[in-house]
Amino acid sequence: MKVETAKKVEDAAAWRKYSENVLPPLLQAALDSFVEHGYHGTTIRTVAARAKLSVPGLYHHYASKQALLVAIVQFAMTDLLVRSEDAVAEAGSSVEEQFRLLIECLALFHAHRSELAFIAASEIRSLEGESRTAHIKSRDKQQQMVDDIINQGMREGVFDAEHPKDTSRAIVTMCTGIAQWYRRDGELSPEELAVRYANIARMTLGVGPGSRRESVLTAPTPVLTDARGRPDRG
Amino acid sequence: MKVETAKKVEDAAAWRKYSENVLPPLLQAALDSFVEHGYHGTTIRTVAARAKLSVPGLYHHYASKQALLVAIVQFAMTDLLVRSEDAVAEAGSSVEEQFRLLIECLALFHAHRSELAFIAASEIRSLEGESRTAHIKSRDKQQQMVDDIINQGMREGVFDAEHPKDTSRAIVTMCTGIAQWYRRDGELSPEELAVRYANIARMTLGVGPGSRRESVLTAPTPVLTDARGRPDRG
DNA sequence: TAACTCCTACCGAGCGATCGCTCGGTAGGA
DNA sequence: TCCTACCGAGCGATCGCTCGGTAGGAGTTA
Repeated sequence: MKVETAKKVEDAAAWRKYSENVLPPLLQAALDSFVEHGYHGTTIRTVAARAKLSVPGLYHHYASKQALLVAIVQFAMTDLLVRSEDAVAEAGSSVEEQFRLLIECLALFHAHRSELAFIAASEIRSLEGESRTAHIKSRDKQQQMVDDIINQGMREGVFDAEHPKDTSRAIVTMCTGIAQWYRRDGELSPEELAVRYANIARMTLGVGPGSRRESVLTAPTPVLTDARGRPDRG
Repeated sequence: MKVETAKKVEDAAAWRKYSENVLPPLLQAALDSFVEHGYHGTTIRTVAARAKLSVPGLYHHYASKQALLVAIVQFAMTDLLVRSEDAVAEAGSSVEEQFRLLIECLALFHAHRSELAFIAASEIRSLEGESRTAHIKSRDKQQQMVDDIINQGMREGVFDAEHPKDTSRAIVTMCTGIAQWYRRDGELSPEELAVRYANIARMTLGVGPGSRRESVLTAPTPVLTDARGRPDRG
């Protein structure tokens, strides 16, 4: 019972924790190359060299260049969806809180995992066959989560928007857009940015930054963790 | 004098007018290919075939594949900047109106010229040398225009934002993001979308959709024009 | 314990296809 | 005689990918 409670508390905050080097070295090399030159602009030789492997050495691990992209994109979409569901679950039954945490989660992901999110968004057209279909489905599901919460908030009279569907898209777009410009060496930490974006998003729904502005995220909670998931600062 | 006034009135609304087929056929073929497969995913043979030209025929008009991209991107950034300046100029001295028209202009451009805007944003990394530098400079200038108006509005007490800089970036991102998802066959016309986005943007600055919601854009002003710049409907 | 058989984890060399681009033309109007 | 507007053929480079290996560790047998 005691253990279960502890576990539950830990799990509840799992969506906020981002460890570094989550990708195997070879996928990380591919990701870095894709970010720099795009999928078609990247050669298999570049990726292999970056991973300190020969070309056949690379093909021992992945069947094709396409397989590298698929693995990266699938990792990204699964990670985001799991985190999003955790965030909404943590919020309980309050739509306002569900919305706030979901937007924080979205912003947090696109700042912490900006390279991953950038490729997942920009290289959809380079995905072949059903990988592309599956990816688009995930994107739509992500958008739908925000739509649903906003619609629920509208019904409850908590939110006020002239065009909820457009507002929802605008909010999701501004969050996913973070991946395009966010730099780790910039002024804002992902956590600070996420709180600000959640507040901006709330404004579009007629809810001021108002109550509970001091989110748990701004408290001294350790957020960055090492490869084993343990805090490495804070 | 009379002529000059008429010209001035016409010019003042020029930023709202979008004619089709603004690009020479060859550049349009290149743009369509870049949108479908990306710059590196596009072969010069594909572009040539699309333009009903042989490969040497293509090279008669443009020196290289890179030159095609540069021409497209330069056209896009010049068009947007000129329109933005016209929009702000039309607004007169009211920051609130300057902001509203600038956001409408931004949204309008990214909906009407979504392919152009999409490539200009996503293929920056494929630009070589000073073309890339020049393009980034233009992007920054565009962002700066919004920053400046928001800052002015803050000083005048018209706008209220906790973090004006972040709000500004969020607004610009959500507008440029239109190019990623907008479809001409969707539910909203570019003009309807632009009005909605301007209102959403105003909300983030603590200004309700409020006054003057019926913008000139929703009035029966003809907006689409033919290749010669004349209205073709309305 | 030495020899043998697997297995994983690679690599040097290179294949066929395709890439961006060019050479040396032609056709037709001024 | 130019010039513009093209094109068939093809060059050298590079692409994604593969062939036929080797190195070394684990497990099995004599």
